[in-house]
Amino acid sequence: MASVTLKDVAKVAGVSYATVSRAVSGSPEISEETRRRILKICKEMGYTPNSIARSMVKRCTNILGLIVPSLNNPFMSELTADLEIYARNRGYNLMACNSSYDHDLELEVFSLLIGRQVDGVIMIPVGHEPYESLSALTKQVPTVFISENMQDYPENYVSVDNYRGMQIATEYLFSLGHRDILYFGARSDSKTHELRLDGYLSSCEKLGMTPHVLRSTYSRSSREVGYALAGEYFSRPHQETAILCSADMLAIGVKQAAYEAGIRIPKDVSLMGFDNISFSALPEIDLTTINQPTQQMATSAVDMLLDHIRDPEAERTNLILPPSLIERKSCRSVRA
Amino acid sequence: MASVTLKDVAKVAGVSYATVSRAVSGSPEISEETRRRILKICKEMGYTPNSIARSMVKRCTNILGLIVPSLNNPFMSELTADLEIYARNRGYNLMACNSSYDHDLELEVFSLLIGRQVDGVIMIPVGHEPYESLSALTKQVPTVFISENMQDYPENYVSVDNYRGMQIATEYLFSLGHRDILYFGARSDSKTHELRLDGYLSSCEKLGMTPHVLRSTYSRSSREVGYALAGEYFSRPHQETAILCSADMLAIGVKQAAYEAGIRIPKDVSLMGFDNISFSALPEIDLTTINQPTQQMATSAVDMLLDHIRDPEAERTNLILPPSLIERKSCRSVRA
DNA sequence: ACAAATAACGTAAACGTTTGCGTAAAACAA
DNA sequence: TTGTTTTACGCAAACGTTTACGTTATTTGT
Repeated sequence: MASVTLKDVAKVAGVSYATVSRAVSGSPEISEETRRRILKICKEMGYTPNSIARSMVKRCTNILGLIVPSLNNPFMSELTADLEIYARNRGYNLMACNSSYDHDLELEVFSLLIGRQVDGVIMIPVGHEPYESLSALTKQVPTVFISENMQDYPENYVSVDNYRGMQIATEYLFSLGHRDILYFGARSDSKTHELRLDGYLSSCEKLGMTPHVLRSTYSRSSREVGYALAGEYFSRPHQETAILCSADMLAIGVKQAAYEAGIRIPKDVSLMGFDNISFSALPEIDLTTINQPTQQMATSAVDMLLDHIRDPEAERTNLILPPSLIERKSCRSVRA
Repeated sequence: MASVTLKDVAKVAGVSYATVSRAVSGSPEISEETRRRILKICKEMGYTPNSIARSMVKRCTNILGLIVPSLNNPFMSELTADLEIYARNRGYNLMACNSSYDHDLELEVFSLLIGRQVDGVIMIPVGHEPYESLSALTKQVPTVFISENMQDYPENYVSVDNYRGMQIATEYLFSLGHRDILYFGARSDSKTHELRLDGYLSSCEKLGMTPHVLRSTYSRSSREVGYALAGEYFSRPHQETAILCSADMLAIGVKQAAYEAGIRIPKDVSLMGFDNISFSALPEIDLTTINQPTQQMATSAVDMLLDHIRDPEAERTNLILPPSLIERKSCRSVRA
């Protein structure tokens, strides 16, 4: 596994290894003739530049760290895929780490990535705890959040407009004739979910509806959480005609619980999600939801991060992308 | 962003930087007293070891490369998550790259990872092309495949027993009374899918059934592919009572097409998948399938790779894990 | 034709670690 | 005591690049 280095090539080519370096790195300080000759020798000898050594002297690794709560959630795995592909096209590799929805682990892998000398980190934060320890980390490396959780941080972030998204959802259900809408959400320690809830509440007020809110004690928006909480809900008396979930995965869990409780969707109750994961489009799920423009979020996050890396003094910019309604078959009109 | 180095710490502590190195790296050649003193100073100064520099001299990066066709497939994203978490617990970070089901890209990112000086790579190959260019790469870095595609390669691999898995599936459908089973699979240039098909064929022969095979021209086992191919199938006359798919995602696409064609599952036709992705457990999907022990595959792949890294001369070992039947509601008994 | 500018390449330092070797002091054995 | 081993540390080379600077040969300007 011993690899061939610049020196080996230089010896064969009969030049100094600085010249070889210039040949492979595309420096102008070299004649086209020798460049071609050296490049040919490189091919023959199977030379691959050692990016570790390069990182050493250039003081940048062209590696981006990614901290993501989970890859089991399709929203996040699709986002991760988009991030990786786009970053690679821009010359950066991604070092992805699962935080497993764990706050301490989140911080731990962050400093691990710093030790790895990543040029920047993209973080999808678990929630919003007192983050004094996080800001100590973000000070050490350019960071962008994909989330609205971090509004009180000086770092850039990109996100869908959660507040507006839930307004759109609420207004849509209202337009279908629903007047008793249950908001079904994850724990509120996250700004993201706070904004979604506020969007719902504001629309309720504007439209003259009484809000009904049911929230999980978990911050995790998983199918299991939705299933458990909805099972409890369905077992007790309830009069809401629609359930608005703060995440598609929650809605899918709700649907499962509804199914087992003999409640039909959308016949007995309408159901909405938020995220628009690909599975929501399945005819068996067919979930009306609010779309997050994941691809644009991914490219923008990378762009913003790279800008920040190139110019650390530049002002921070935030990007709030517009959500959109994806109308499917999980909601029915209850007009008289 | 200028970080504090060994020298900075050494200057403050009044020792040589070799001593500081020994303190932080846990060398025995140092007294407990000075170690504690230096470590305290490290904390105070916020010193983080530069792993790039360490990699430089130790000639290993503690980074593993991962090449995966797609993260949109839950089977692969769950596998990726398991790989990352387990690798990190063993002291390695993962650099994951999407090959996007593209053969050339697969090779391209492989050499990119080699340039990154990864200590090893885990690859979920797209298929099985004439891989003379791949073996040139695997010679340069320890590799393990998660797939049965690479049996003629000298590298280790870990996989579920695809052949046996499809036998189990076929026997199960037979036991329910099915005698006309359609095998619905991805393109055959992949050894994995060849083995699955062979498992089906062998069981057909053993049980005295005539095999019916329908194969996609795509190697990608996506919902879209299953949907398209099944749409075509349902639009023509057909008499099979069960459809056995080579992947859950295909089966989900088939289910969608069946739904739109007005064909009920399992009333009109039974449906089976292969993989046991988490979504198959949803009551709306409820797909009977063959389980792949992903977690064990992940840990074994990492273990095998690390063994290979520590002892490059060791003999290669392959690990074929047993599949198991997950019985759900997508198949019905057609006994008389 | 001669000075000045430029092009092409070599020299060597630097990036932040680890580690083999050397050495002085401390500990131990006799 | 003296000799030997051990402990704890410093010195300096090495890992494979990049790049500022120096130098020579060539080109350009007048």
